[in-house]
Amino acid sequence: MVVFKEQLKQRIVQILKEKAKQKGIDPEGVREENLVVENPPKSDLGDLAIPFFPFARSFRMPPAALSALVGESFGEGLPLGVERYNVVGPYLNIFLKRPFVTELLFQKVRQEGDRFGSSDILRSKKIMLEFSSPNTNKPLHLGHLRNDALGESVARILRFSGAVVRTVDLINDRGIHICKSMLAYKELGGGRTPEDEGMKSDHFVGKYYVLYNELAKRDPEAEDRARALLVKWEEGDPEVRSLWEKMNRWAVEGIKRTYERTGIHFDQFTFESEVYLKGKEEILKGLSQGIFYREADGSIWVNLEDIGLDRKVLLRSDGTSIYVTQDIGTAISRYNDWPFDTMIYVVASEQNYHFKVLFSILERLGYGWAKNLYHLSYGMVNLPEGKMKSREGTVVDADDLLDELAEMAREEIRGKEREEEVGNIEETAEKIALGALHYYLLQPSPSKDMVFNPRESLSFTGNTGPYIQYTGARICSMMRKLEGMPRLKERQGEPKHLETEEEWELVKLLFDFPSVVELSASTYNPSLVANYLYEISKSFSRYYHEHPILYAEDPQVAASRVELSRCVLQVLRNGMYLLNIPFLEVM
RNA sequence: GCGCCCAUAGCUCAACUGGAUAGAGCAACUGCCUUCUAAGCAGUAGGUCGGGGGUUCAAGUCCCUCUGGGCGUACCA
Repeated sequence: MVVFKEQLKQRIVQILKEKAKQKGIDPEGVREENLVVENPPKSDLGDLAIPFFPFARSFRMPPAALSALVGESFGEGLPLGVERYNVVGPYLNIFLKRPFVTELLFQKVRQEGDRFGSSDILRSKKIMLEFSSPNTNKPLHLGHLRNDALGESVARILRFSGAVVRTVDLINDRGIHICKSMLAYKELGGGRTPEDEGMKSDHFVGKYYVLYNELAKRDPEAEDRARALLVKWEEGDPEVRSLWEKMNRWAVEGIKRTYERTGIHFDQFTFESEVYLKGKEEILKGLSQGIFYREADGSIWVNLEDIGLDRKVLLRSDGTSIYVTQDIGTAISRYNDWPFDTMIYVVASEQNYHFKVLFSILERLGYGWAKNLYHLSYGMVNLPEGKMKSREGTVVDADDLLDELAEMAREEIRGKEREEEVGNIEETAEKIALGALHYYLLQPSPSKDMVFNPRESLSFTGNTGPYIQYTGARICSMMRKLEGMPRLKERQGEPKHLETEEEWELVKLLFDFPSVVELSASTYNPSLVANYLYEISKSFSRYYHEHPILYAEDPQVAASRVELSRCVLQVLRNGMYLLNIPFLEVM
């Protein structure tokens, strides 16, 4: 639709300027940015609409009179694709040439195929995207799943829009939390391995984290022993290091298996243990330049009160670095390693303040690229009873959740007696589970907190991932039937045979796909694509129900409807890929 | 205390970034499987967009204020 909107805008602006001149008003007062082209609330009003309120004042006339005035001249040279128009009150409503627009859509989709919806708005932009960033003391949970879903989807959307994207996972493999798991394992593990217990290795490590918390409850000195382990780790104690390496390997292996299962991909893994010392030097440099200051106890601080933030410690009095210090170091070495145009951190909203501080410090240190850092903040995933708390055991484990969903999907397939058609039930159920999960996580706006209700949230009906998958599967099923109808299959579809309102609604929607992707790329917001795919699916389902496609009486109509269905199929495929929702040929 | 964010149907979420009568799903009720997959379609019911004020031709959307919630404000990460 963008093409038509642009042409329409220009034409209207041109007319407005002419009219202004005639009325002795400064034509420069007609600003193009004041002109909006919108979609009318009801399609019988038109396909596009222009409200004239914004110009009423400078023309000193009521908006309805102005729209009428513009309407007088508009007919003298209709812009591309416009069939007719009418003036309704303050609005100029536009009706497009349906066959023309439809033909354009058919051509574009045929030509671009898997690339339909892509663009080059971010051509050659180097974008680094950090997400997931798990700790190695326990397996991934639902919060990570939202992070991963967002990160992966944003990466795909950015690439689809022409960017060169590097996804990075910064694995937090160092610190007191790991030492806690290590301590419990040392004292209670008896040298057992994940294989011994038949456990996924990250769950095995997580078990000892839970055991530590139980231990710490009855043994107040456990904390001290964990801290002692950290000191030994810092000193490089060989025994502690080898235990640390072993448990980290288990944790990371397990976490990577979950990534594989959920279709999450990283170009680069960074381990905090390898980079955590890097920030220190920068702080000392900043100190000598007078950007930071030293307290009497030797700790080093930055004062950000002038920009409405607080004072912040950067190096402890014992000289060790803290969280933000490490992030300063990693940001700098990342930029040196791969000079990006934009760096996006996908991190939960609880760290909004942290990133404000981080970015300000980097700016203060004189790094010009600091203004290209962006915190993609997303809301928390809460349970109906409140926040997930690992101590209270209310954390929803990622693997368990997926297992549960896959089991639900299997039951669904069995319940519908579709085992034979589906064939590989395991694989299909897994894909349905992923579709349900990713759609569920991506459909709400990223910035908003969301509530996860284990019983109700992940159904497979209504506004869900499986509904979208189902729409795709039904079209695929039609296409398979088409294979057995050679005479229909040979026939070319023609836009002029698509005469129903439902078809026109679909054409318009499909035509919007590229601009939806563009908007989601520029706002880092996959939910736009998710909600769009739902719209498409809903629209198609209604159409499919109302009108026979393969069995339309007139074979020319049938062929045209097949062509339209193919476009829907393509957009579903492309959009689902962007959301990391598996496409299913059959379900 | 201070800072940031949020509040839309019983529940979970939308609303083209200020535009025409605020939309979906779930839950409830009613229809539709001898034609392309009923994980579907159609319908009924459900709203003073948290309250109040303001800006504007126009406010769920912007500003102020109050109420209620979340997060942060650590020499934790």
